Amino acid sequence: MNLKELATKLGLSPTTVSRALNGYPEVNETTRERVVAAAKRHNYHPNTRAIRLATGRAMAVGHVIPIATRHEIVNPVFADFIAGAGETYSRNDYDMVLSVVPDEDEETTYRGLKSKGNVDGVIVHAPRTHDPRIALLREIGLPFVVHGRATGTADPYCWLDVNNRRAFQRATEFLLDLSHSRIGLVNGLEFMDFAIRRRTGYEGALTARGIAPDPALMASDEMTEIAGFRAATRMLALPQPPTAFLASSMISGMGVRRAVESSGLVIGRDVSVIIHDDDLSYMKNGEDVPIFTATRSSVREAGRLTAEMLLDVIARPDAGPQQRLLEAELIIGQSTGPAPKG
Amino acid sequence: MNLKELATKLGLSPTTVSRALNGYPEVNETTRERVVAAAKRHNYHPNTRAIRLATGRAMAVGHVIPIATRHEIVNPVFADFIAGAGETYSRNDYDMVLSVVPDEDEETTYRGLKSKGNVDGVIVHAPRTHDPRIALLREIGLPFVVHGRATGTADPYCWLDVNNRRAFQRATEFLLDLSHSRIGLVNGLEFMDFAIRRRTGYEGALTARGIAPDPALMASDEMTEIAGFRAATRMLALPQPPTAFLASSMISGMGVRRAVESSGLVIGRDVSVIIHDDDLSYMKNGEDVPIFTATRSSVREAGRLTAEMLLDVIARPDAGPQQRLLEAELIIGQSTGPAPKG
DNA sequence: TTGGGCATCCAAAGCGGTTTGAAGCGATTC
DNA sequence: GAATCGCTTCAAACCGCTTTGGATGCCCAA
Repeated sequence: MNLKELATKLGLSPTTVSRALNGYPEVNETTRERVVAAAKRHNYHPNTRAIRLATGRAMAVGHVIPIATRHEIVNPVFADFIAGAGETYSRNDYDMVLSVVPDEDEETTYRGLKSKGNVDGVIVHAPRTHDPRIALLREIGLPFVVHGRATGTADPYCWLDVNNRRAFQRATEFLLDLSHSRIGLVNGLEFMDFAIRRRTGYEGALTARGIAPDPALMASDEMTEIAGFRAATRMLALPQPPTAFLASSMISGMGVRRAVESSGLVIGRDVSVIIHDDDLSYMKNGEDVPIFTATRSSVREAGRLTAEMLLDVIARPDAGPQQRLLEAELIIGQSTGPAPKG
Repeated sequence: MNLKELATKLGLSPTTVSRALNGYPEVNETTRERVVAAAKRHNYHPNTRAIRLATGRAMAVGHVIPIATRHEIVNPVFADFIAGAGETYSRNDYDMVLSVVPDEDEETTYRGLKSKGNVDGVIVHAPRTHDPRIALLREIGLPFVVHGRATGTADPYCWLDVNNRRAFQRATEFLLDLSHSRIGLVNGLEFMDFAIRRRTGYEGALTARGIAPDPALMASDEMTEIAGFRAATRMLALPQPPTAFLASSMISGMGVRRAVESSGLVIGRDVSVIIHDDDLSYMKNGEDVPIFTATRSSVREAGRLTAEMLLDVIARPDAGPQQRLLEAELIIGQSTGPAPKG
């Protein structure tokens, strides 16, 4: 059942039927009702491919996911972000197309997406400092929103980010207030922009209290359980081990916890741990009661909002770049306590 | 730059240019070279939207992801599967479109995908027993492949699955051979088909050795760290606690490990643990040396193969339903050992 | 009576490709 | 010399929708 058939059945022209269904004013209200009823009765759904060609819009948004080296993107945080963005897209009748490509094909993919007209815009994931994708997308004229920020990019661009610096600064201050002075930072890989900002926040809080950041207490690695475990184990073996940790994710935090516990120490008493909690829907921090003290910011909500921003940019291309900074909450759990005496 | 412009520039008809670029035989080889060169020179890429309308094919595959109750789908296993499938799609110039929809809209989504012509086929994730999606997709005539199987479906359909029953049977036998007789099963939710098959394998191995499965040693819950922890903690508190565990995922296994360790027991000596390892790219089981003994089967590879099967089904709709059963490897790690005496 | 304005509706021209049916043309065959 | 054939190429239809630029009929003011 297509438009022409439906029009014939109604004794109307395709034009009128199309207009009736799309809510244009120049059609009699009685006629419109007749058309709408017939469309429902015959289960008519306009062909997306034809709409796309006729309107010149793809009604789709792209997410390009590089694999190989930066496989970090295949992680639960990403999945939750996608879920959030996807909710926004379905609500707006947009398709979400995912391109999984080898790192070296990334530029080609973006250019292809634009010139072949597969999508109306893209979301840029996991920005690094001086991320070349931003200039590229601007050059080829493909609307985009960055999830995160890319330090070192001159011109303004659209982004939505969590205030990672502030979050880690507050978390550090919270520990300092509990009299911890040796605080380990188990950070993500520091070519990622957010990881740098987190370290900045951490260092800023320390120096503001007159404590010089100790390189031995800072680790930067993938945000996996094993990496968290190793970093924490290493730090706990120091002559002056930390009494508290900042972990960059729930998973890292689980590694830290394992390290602490297998040193025979008790979390929240001997060693405090604060994690950054992306509020993943499949891996909640505690169920009713928070277990980890955490800086919390829902990555799923970030996905929803980033997608909304992109759709807005697509709809109003001349409105100028938008930016939005979300604040993380500090959730007090059971993994922190006053620094042990001595 | 579109086809007509390119044709004009070459002094040829659009027909010939189209054929030259698509490798049709009825075009002079010299002409073809000229066309191909010009296309590259002018950076011509045929408009996907036009191709789709003209050919009647969407050149896209759908993945429908229900949220809300069955949020289990937003998990790292899913992300890795998607990554694998995505590799196949990009290699074949297909788009992967993800639809994230509330559970109750799932049927509507499938029907819409079909009638609006957004995709040429779909992959069905996380099948349950008597999964209604299979009948639905057959009814509406949308090609599909199921990742997993749905017990209770009468007619044959396309699927690709891991031999979960056999995997858990072998793992159980391995523990039995190590003289364990009380083995805890920390299973996923048992409305999921694979979870049932795993329990069947586990129970089968036990009864084959004359051991009656003990309901107190079987748990079924979400495959999270906390659920694994709770299940294992509960079982370890039994009058006759298990000396070994089977965990249905790496994450559950981490919960089991935490439970074991916080009971003051040592993994691999006091308590053995075997996990099912989906070989996630972001969360490897050990780096060089396996840590957990595991039944391993790469879900990413499953994604690749399932996608290939679907593309084949789309290309040859009359070839009849395909099925493929992958075997899991048994990886011997450091988390298993002989049952303690006594 | 005339004509402007308004409310409705429609024919036809796109959108940018693919594909069908036919035509041009030199070479081969009878 | 005419008919046939294979190799190339092309004009035009088509995919299913949107959108432009009328047309039609009716009402009302002049």
